[in-house]
Amino acid sequence: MKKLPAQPVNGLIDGLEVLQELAVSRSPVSCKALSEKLNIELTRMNRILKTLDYLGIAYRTQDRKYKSGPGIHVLAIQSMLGSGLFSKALPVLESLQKYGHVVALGVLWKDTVSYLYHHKPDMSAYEAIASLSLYPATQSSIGMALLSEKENDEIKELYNGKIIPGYRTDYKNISELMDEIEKIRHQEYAALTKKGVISIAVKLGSPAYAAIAVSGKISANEVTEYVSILSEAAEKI
Amino acid sequence: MKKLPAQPVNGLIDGLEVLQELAVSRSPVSCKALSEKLNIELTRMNRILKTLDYLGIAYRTQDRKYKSGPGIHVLAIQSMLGSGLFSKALPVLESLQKYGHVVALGVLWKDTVSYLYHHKPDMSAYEAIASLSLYPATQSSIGMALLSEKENDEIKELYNGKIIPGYRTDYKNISELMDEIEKIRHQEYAALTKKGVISIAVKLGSPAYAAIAVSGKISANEVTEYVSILSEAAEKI
DNA sequence: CATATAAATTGCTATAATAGCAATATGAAA
DNA sequence: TTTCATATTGCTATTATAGCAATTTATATG
Repeated sequence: MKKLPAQPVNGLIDGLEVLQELAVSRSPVSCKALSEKLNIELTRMNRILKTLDYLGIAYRTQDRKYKSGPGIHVLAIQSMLGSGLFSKALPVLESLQKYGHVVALGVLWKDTVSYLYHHKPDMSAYEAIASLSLYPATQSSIGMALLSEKENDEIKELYNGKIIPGYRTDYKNISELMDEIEKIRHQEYAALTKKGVISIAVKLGSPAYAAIAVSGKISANEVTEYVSILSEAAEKI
Repeated sequence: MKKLPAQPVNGLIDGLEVLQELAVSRSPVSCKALSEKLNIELTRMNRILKTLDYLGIAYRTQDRKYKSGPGIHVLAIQSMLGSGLFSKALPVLESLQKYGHVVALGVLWKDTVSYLYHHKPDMSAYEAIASLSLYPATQSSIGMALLSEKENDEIKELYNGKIIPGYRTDYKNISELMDEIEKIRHQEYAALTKKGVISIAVKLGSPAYAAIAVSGKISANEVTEYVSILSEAAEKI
């Protein structure tokens, strides 16, 4: 369980929250709107935004609204280059396409999976990468594989009092989820079935920082085979 | 010229500097090493790192070193989804490949260009995207096109007392650069020639937030034609 | 062009956060 | 187990900042 330092850097916490809000906004947002949405007092919001603008991480438009700036793209690129995850994984993921199923790579973020790559059969390479998206973790084999790496307490806290997508909606939802997590830990891969489509995921790295998956009309007795294929692929990344 | 607010958020400024340093590091870095490299007092560095780790933006390894965490990828994806730049631009850039030259899209960051896309002929789609990189702005047509959008004072300050890649190395380097900038402003496109290769770039948006370029063995009398092609492409993004 | 209005931004100061030193805790190596 | 290096905390004097009110900025309207 991650803990804050004795003296957290509060400006950084709030600033990154604002930055994330800018990142998900489809159009520029005003200082006032952000202040209300994030429940941060107006003056403080103004200071955060102008600081981000000064750094080039945000961009202040002519009509005094803010959107994400070039700095965030640079940071994104630098992080991908630095981690080497993308460049190492792409050729390996490409080689998995020959099985004719969906191929994906993703990371876990809170209760969502963030797909860095999601390729459907007959999709162009650009589309696979440009189809960057977020998805509920509990409805994704990648999400479930990565959730299984967390401490039970962490998982319970993450979903406490919330609706868990794909799970029962009463008070027993968490124990239902934990049963599935235990199963995944035992198997060392995650498999999800939905409408005749099976999705299988294995983790990358130890401790895992991402996961890769194959999904499609896979028969039950092919699962073990694909687990093996994915595990080999994971070794190469 | 961007100005800081009356009360800058200093924790945010320092925290993002640390984050960028993590992003460019190829391997996990210790608190002490970062403290020395960025000249931030050790205690403060520890607090920034643990705050970033808590947020999931950084990741603390078993041996107490830090690297970028899943949150940064998510932020990257969200910013690209939010801006729509990548998904809108990819099909257009793909259509430019038929001319058989290098096709690129980039943003300006300080004195570098950050390529979001850089496709050489006969390169696979994955390689074009996975070849994310940074390059000196003054040696890139994209960089020069975007620099020309800045105020003269800003450009002069950016390069004051520095070696300007591709320009003379004496005190007249800035005036040489400014002459080129004036020319680009007048033409409304940037063209650079190096070893028989011409690179042409036009800006995206107004004010410009990115630029696209074509480069290769282009004859001087084809330049106008490619400027026109690029400008049309820019209109579609 | 002048006026009104809404939003952004600053100045001020009481309050809260934090810088950094020294002490303590943690983890790896011998 | 001990040693050593690094990470982290507790403490408090110092500095930053929260937020209110005043001021500035920008846009719309007449």
